[in-house]
Amino acid sequence: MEKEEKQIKPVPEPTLRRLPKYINILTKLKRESVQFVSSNTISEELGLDSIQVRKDLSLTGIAGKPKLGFNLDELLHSLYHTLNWDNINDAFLAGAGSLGSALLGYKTFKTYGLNIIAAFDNDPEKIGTTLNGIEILPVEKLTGMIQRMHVNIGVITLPADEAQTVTDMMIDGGIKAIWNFAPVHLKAPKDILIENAQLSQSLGVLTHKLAEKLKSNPL
Amino acid sequence: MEKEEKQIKPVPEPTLRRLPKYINILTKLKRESVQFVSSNTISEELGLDSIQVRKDLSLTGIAGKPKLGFNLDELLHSLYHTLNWDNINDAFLAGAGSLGSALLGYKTFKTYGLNIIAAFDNDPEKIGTTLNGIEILPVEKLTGMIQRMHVNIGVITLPADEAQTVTDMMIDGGIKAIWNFAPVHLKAPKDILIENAQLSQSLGVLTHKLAEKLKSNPL
DNA sequence: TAGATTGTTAATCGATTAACAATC
DNA sequence: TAGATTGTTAATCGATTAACAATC
Repeated sequence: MEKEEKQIKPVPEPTLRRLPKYINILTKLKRESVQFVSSNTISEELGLDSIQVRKDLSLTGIAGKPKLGFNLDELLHSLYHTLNWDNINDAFLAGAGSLGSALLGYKTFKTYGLNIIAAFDNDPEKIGTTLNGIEILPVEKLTGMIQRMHVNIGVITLPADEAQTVTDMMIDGGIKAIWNFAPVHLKAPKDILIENAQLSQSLGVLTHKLAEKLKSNPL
Repeated sequence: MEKEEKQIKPVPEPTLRRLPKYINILTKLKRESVQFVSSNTISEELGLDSIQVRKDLSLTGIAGKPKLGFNLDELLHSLYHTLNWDNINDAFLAGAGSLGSALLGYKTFKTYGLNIIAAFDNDPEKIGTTLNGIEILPVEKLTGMIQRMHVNIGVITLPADEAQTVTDMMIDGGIKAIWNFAPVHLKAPKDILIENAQLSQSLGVLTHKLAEKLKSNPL
């Protein structure tokens, strides 16, 4: 076991979900021209444990300086790199409804490594129009274009009953990863990466906890 | 320790996040007039472990029948009840941008126990208009209306730099829970429930895993 | 040097998974 | 009855937290 070869530990998913929070707060501190930041400062801002912050940060491969903390620029770079947000991944979006359109309007996605280069829909009214400079194309072209353009990420903002069909089309085209907003479980081969972003999951946690809270403390 | 008093175990958060998935698949089965369903059927449909499904379901307080499985209607009811989706919680939304507008258009939220009854914005162009029958009011009215109408849930779909101010206004009015889509950590007293629904968290998991995947298996 | 902060190793906690008894 | 499925108790696994040594 040589010291030389940097031991790469997998980054646990809970940690991955916290990294964007670190980026948020560090970006704010950067605007205030802060140069070094301690795990304690971060943990206080985010209501986390400072040990956890240190553990999370160490998983991105950065080293801090005792007594000083972490160099802000280095740290941000390390976080961006771990999330692969220092690369830009091209993506296709399927379903130009209201949520889809909202996502097409998000210019900040490029900061998050995501570049939606075209959208697909089957509504003739929408096809041919553009949103935020992104053209809306007929769904029939989806498979072929993924193939030709080697697009890796598909974003699904379709109604439940259309999501699986379009998923299959994406997979046929050779998509590698799907970001799914449709309220269904998508079936796909194991080697296709599926990340669900259903609002219902988060909402369920909220409504359940609220009910518990009101039960123990009515009014 | 009497057998009588139903022992109420807290429902772990990972379980809560799976419950909506069960509802999805069970609702589909109900449309197909299925009456009983086994934990195995559910686990196969969702790519989960059947033991986990049984454990999750038992936490909602339902009992299945050996050899038969779970009564579909009872099970759905039990799931809805655990999430408190058999009640309707009134909510105010702040920030009628594209994401906010998309949420205002979601009629299905009522199935998820959420009823957005008014929206707030500070854009004079938007104030006074309605979206999906929901009126957009000036932000100044937010605190007072939460107070008067005893609204428990606030939905925040504002830009990062406005989110904390409006959060404070909601808390002043007596809000109990906040569903936060803004890419910031909201500061609030411990007794205020905050559930974050930031897209960046989910996207970060996707982009990180995709990078790992491409590293080990380029093209 | 003393003190603050990092970073690692160990302990704890909680969720998942396994084993198996209970029941229709 | 035999077989399938539930449901509980125990084992495992992984993430969080604690303890403490290392270092500037």
